Amino acid sequence: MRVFNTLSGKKEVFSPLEEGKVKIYACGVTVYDLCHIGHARSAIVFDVIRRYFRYKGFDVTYIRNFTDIDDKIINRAKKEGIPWDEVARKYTEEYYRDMDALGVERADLEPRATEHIKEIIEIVKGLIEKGYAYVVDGDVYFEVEKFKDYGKLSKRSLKDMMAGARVDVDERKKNPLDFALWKASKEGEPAWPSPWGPGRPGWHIECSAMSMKHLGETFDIHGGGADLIFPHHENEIAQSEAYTGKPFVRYWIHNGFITIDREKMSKSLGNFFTIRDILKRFDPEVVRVFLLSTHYRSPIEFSEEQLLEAEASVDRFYTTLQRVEIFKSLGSRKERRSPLEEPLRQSTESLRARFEEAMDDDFNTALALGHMYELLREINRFLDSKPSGDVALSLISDAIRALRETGAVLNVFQRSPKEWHLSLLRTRVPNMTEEEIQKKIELRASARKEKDWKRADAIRDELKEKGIILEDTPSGTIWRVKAGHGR
RNA sequence: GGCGGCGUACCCAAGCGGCUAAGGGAGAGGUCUGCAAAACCUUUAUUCGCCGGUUCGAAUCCGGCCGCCGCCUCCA
Repeated sequence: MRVFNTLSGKKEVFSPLEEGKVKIYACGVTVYDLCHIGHARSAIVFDVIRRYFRYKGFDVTYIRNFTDIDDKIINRAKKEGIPWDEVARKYTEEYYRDMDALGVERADLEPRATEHIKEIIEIVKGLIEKGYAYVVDGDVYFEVEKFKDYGKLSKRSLKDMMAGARVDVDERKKNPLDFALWKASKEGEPAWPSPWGPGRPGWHIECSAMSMKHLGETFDIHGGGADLIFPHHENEIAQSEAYTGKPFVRYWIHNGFITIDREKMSKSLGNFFTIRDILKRFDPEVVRVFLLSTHYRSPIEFSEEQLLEAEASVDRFYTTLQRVEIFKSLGSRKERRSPLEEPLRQSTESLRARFEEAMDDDFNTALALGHMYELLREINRFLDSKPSGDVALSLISDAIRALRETGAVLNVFQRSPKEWHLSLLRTRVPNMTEEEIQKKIELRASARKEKDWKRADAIRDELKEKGIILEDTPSGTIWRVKAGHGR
């Protein structure tokens, strides 16, 4: 496996610290508001990375934290007039609601900053003792100039950063880039006792404390959005390595941003879409496929158009699956061999290898999906050649199994066509039930029996108006919800 | 200003020195069908922002230019 390591700036062969095991820490979210699609991207990217390591047979420990104490949470609490911990609790719940819907698996451990105050204080104490940190009025700062390698992740020297520094000049700090390990609390703010007076942890220290506690002083992979490279991850390295004297993380993985009109989606620009809103209009699987259709390090332009394309892709899978189900329901019949057996057999057999080759190369999910669509076409071609019998049945079953297994790594293509179409029906055509559609289909069937094409077509057109497509197949008429651009 | 990235067909997108430049969407034509839909087939890049260079050979490596974006402050 090759993984792009932000630290070295290139793809490296991945070899874990401990044979057969991978320890991953991904930065989660600060729970002060609903998550937007950018948060979804990060969560899904690392969800897939974790699933892929597991697929490859690694024993994976995956940790994703919650920042549950921070200025933004305190501000939000003031705004909403509720206690700060209530804000954290509420948005943690909302986070789970969104991520569960998107098929993001829970991490093995989901630690919270406030549960690790003891460990944080321990590290801060150690850093002061070792001369890397200093106390000012109850605050504790990390002294960046004491750490020789400061800037090695973001590839900047202290001098470079000073030149373009836009940081607030705080006269109490020895260097404007010194960052807070511990912040003294103001009156009425949440506070924990510490050797430096009541206060709360700085933002960066929690990740060092939690990752090292649960994964050890050196672990394999640490990740998050590319905007965390500086200062967050740079600071984590500084404080962790200064404290332990050991390398902190072996591979740093960062995902790219989501853009709107080619600009980074962010809270401050106000150009963001919440996961909640998107899921009102698109199936979660569509969002996953949309996000995985581009390499994780590239920017993705978010648009309705793009989601519709992803929807068409997902629909293509389930439409084919539906064909397969119909084929199977016709039962085992007279053996009729197809000249396309061999191409299908080969595509099926090579899918796993091609999938792994793509994923082994820095988690190329876009290429992996491309291979899956190729097999999908092979299945359709085979079905078009009108085969029947046991050989055909087993070839098709093998092909579908291969798609299901590789799909499981991306956590897509795991439902039945019926579930997919019912899900679309609920969100797209809420005023129509499956029973009503079935009734129309029966009406049309009797019209067709009498060769009353006009009446039959009128019924079909009526449903089409509402976004429901009827298809006449060998085993009767089936319905689908119009997906993609045509919808 | 410093550092980093990107520019591949109508749109999205893979491609990391050499097989016909994946795949999806959209459009056009065809096969199938009562008609459709779906599916399949054909078609839309002799060419990868532009200009040079290295090489037997470059979308892929190097240099310059143009355009876009990100980080340097909280941010996934």
